Amino acid sequence: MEEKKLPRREREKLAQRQEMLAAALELFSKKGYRNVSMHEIAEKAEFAIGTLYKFFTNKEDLYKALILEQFYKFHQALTKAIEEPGDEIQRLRNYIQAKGEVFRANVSMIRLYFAETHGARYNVMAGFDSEIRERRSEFMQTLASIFETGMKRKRFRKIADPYHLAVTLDSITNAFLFLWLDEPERHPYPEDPDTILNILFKGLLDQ
Amino acid sequence: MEEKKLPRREREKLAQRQEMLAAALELFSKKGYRNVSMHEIAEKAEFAIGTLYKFFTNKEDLYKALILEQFYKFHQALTKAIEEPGDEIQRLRNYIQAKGEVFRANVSMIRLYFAETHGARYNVMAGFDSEIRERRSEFMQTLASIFETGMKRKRFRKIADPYHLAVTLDSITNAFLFLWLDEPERHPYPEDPDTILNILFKGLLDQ
Amino acid sequence: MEEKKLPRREREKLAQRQEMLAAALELFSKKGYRNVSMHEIAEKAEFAIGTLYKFFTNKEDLYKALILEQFYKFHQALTKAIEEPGDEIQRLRNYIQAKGEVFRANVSMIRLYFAETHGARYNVMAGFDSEIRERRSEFMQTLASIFETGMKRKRFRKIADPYHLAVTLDSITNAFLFLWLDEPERHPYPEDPDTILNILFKGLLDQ
Amino acid sequence: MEEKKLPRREREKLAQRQEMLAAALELFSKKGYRNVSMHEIAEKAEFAIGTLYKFFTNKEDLYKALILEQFYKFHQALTKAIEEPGDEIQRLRNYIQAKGEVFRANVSMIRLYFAETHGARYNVMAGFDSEIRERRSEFMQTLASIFETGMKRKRFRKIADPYHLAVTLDSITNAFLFLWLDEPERHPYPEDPDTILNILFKGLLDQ
DNA sequence: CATGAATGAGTCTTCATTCAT
DNA sequence: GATGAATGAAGACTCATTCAT
Repeated sequence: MEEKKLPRREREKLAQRQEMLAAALELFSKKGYRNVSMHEIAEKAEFAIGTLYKFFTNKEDLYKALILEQFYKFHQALTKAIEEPGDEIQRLRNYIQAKGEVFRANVSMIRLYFAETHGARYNVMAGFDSEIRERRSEFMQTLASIFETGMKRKRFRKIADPYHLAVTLDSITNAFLFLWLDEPERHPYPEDPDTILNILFKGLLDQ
Repeated sequence: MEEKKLPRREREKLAQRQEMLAAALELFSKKGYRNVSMHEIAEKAEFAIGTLYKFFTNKEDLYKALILEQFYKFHQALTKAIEEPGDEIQRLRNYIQAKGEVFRANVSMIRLYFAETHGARYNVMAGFDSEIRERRSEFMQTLASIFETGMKRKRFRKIADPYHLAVTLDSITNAFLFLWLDEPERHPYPEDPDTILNILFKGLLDQ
Repeated sequence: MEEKKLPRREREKLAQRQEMLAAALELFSKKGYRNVSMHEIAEKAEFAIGTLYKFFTNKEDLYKALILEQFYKFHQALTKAIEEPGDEIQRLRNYIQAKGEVFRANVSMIRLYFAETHGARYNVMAGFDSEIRERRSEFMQTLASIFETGMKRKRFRKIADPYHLAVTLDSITNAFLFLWLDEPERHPYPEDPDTILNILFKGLLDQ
Repeated sequence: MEEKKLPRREREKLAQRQEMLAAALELFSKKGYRNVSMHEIAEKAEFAIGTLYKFFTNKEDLYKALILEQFYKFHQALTKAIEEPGDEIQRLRNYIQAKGEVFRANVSMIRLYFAETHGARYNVMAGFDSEIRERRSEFMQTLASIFETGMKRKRFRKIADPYHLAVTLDSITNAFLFLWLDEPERHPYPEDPDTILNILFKGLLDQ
């Protein structure tokens, strides 16, 4: 709705920017930062190279803008899912489902996301690296707090450190996403979040 | 003992190769595939660039050799740990411990390992990518079989698909490794494997 | 007075043109032809780039217009000084003084002037180069004629070719200007023109 | 003689470097720093662009090396000429003659020399600019000292500040060089140094 | 008529790879 | 057999110029 109020020129600019970022996202995610040339991006976005540089001062800047934007969108969605009303269990279900939805809708983002959060972060400037780390850390804290509250309310047994549980849940969902990415047919991301949650909830051993 | 049988010439060659790979490993893991030049590797290994090319036909080939070798070593060690005599629980403990040991001894390998298994696999030729995937898949199967056998023997409750459990355990240990890598002081990789295993064993909810 | 007769529209145009040239002069003289961009000039002059191109067909054209205009102004002033009534000596004094005044009032012009008359004339199109050369040559002839007349009238001794003397006087004043430009405090351009003239007048050796 | 002792490899390297510098000199002097591309230089010198970069880390470095080397050679020759045994007059003659010889043998250097000493010094890094200025200033001092000594020994009349006289002589010789450069036929650089010196020696006015 | 967004040729520079010694 | 000098394709980025609005 706010967009409607923007002057036409501005709207066009924004649309162009989005096209550039979309082209960049697809290429970066498919081939990696260093294997994509600015010309390639410009061509895919159907702009002249100079135009690309009007929007982003350099390749790094473009990459950072892309990653930061995607991360923001992504964490936004997940945080919202977590903070939905409901008890702890429901929130975890929301998280798992939201994660599936977000990534299914942004498949090409997955590889980039993991490249930046788990992989080799030597591509790009130091400053933004720490920004990502921090944002991720914040989010993990939020996730941990669910486990913590759950334990306080005696809904969860104290089987492990809440932060560890958060990291665990995050990594399990990631693993499922990866399975799906590699072999979508054989390993669909579970429709039912409990497929994942049960692993944490039930316990392999009899108590 | 096998080495003793090799003619001196051969032994020397092998040693040279190892030095090259060691230099490459350190550089690749620190700076990423594209940010390391062949000259850099040659210099670090104290060989002429031409000599490097005598051993590896091109950069890609060198990288593939490095990764494959490391993966082999790595999976070798983990498979051995898993197949140690003992019940299923003990085997899982072995796995967790071995994984910690292997990576602690090859810190620089971690980033590369994850870059290749979880992250951006766009660096290098397609062929070898699938080779890695396959080897990893095989290993995951082995891990899954432990859970499966455990279930059959009624040692484990059937809370989830064994393959999913394998993937889960793998991803949790990876997550712990990452925590340790980022902040070794704050997040040491657990001495006691049960710190990790309990998450799978105990279950958050009362049964 | 002539300006008053021009229609308003024309007067405005001329004023705009002057602003553009002024901006260009400052930038070119500070950074050199190739290190100044048309955008820079447009911005400094507070016009759109397109408008700049309405006035000057291209960068070269702008540069030529600027140089030619400045040279015209400059030679105009010097010629006037030379042709002032008075004997030969007085005229030379006028020349030296006028040169100091003109350049003091157009400091940023000096570098450009010398770049074009003595330095590297590779910046711009051939045609205009010769135009400058010719104008300069003409002026030198005028200067030479003073020495020549002076000799005919027995006011000057015939110590050298009049044209050489003209070139000499020109180059000495230039040298003083350069000294001043580099270290204004230590090497002021002489108030008294005889500081310079005496070098020509007196002779190092006893006769 | 020393060169004969250099290992062949070294000699070749030096020769290559000289070829590169020669190509660069010719191009820079004809077209100016910014109007010459590294590819152009490489091509003229008949080397691959990469080879050029093995010898000079970047364009600026190449330019600086070129200028500094030429200046060194140039000032070397002039200083030697000045310090030759003989009285002050003879030394000035030597200077004028040497200057003519040096520049006649390095015609393409003249434009560059003046571009850097008198013209627009915005091309290249600050540091080396001051180095040139200093070297020039030193030389001017040496030249001035001849006039000073001459005055002390009563050989020269004290018609002006010695430093001013040095600057004057320098600028007159430059002017003659320029005349020659523009129209070699019409304005040859004087064979007889007294053509120039007389201007300083004799004095236009009767004493 | 002014504007400034868009263009793309051209520049510097890097680095994988080859091959003569 | 080892060496490392030489190569040149490819990539990031700039800026003069055009033209639709």
